[in-house]
Amino acid sequence: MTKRVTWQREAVRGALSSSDGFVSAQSLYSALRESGSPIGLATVYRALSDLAGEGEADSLQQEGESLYRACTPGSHHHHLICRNCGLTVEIEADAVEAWAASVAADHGFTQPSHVVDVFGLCANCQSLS
Amino acid sequence: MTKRVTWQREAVRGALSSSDGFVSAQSLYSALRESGSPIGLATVYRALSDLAGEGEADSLQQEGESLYRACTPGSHHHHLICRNCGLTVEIEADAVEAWAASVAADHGFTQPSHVVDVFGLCANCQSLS
DNA sequence: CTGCTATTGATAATCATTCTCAGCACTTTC
DNA sequence: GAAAGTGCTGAGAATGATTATCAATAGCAG
Ligand SMILES: [Zn+2]
Ligand SMILES: [Zn+2]
Ligand SMILES: [Zn+2]
Ligand SMILES: [Zn+2]
Repeated sequence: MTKRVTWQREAVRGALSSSDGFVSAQSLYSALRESGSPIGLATVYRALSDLAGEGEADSLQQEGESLYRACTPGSHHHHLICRNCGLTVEIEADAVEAWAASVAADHGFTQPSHVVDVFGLCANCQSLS
Repeated sequence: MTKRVTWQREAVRGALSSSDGFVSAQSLYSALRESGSPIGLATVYRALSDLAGEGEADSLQQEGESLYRACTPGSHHHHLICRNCGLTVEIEADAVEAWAASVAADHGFTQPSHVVDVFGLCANCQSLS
């Protein structure tokens, strides 16, 4: 059951880190391939899923596909995402955390979790329109 | 370009309304079929997409599929959803609306929108465990 | 009723994601 | 170092949801 360190996983981790915003498994795969890496698609999916499971990456679903991003490990936070270029800013929101927890409790729900994402057009993308 | 009223669309609207929580297009199709309706799958998808576009239904993505729910028309609100049975409660959150708008503005993002959903286990599902 | 055209639905086509499984690559054991 | 054990990889098949096709059907205006 020992976990092994392979260049494939490191390649995915590296490619993820070098991106400003959220990326899809497919586009990450294409990018790696175009940069000369012979990595396989299934491996990219596995690596991303592992990273997300270990808390080294955050993910969100958009238009039927999962997007991933290398995020500050171990910290719960949310994202402000540019709808156009994907540029992402991590945001803290203690008030929202508390609100989510209390709303669940008020209605008798336990084991609360939440999805909170803010989208918009970043300054750069606005100037291009 | 006139919109026509067909029994198919009404059937989908009705089936949606009779559900407590969010449902997938596939399960709605199955339910309709089992209740004797000869409706087609593509039509269910089209009807749901139309309802969502007209603001008569809300939708959210979960585990790679779109879920729909008949919601209070014209009102912006969020949802508290039971992870187990899908039971859904509509919730207002003016504070969160304001927070989302200001967070976007603070970082120079325009045309803000947001996704805010709270999940948990409803009282009924807790007692079954 | 008649004609126009939006709508329908069986089926094929897409697309992202997962599965299969044989071959490969580290590790550990002699 | 060679052999054995086992996690990892990847090409391609399989899956599952959603969308596109397109000929037949059925609202609806006149
Ligand atoms: Zn941008
Ligand atoms: Zn949070
Ligand atoms: Zn429940
Ligand atoms: Zn809101």
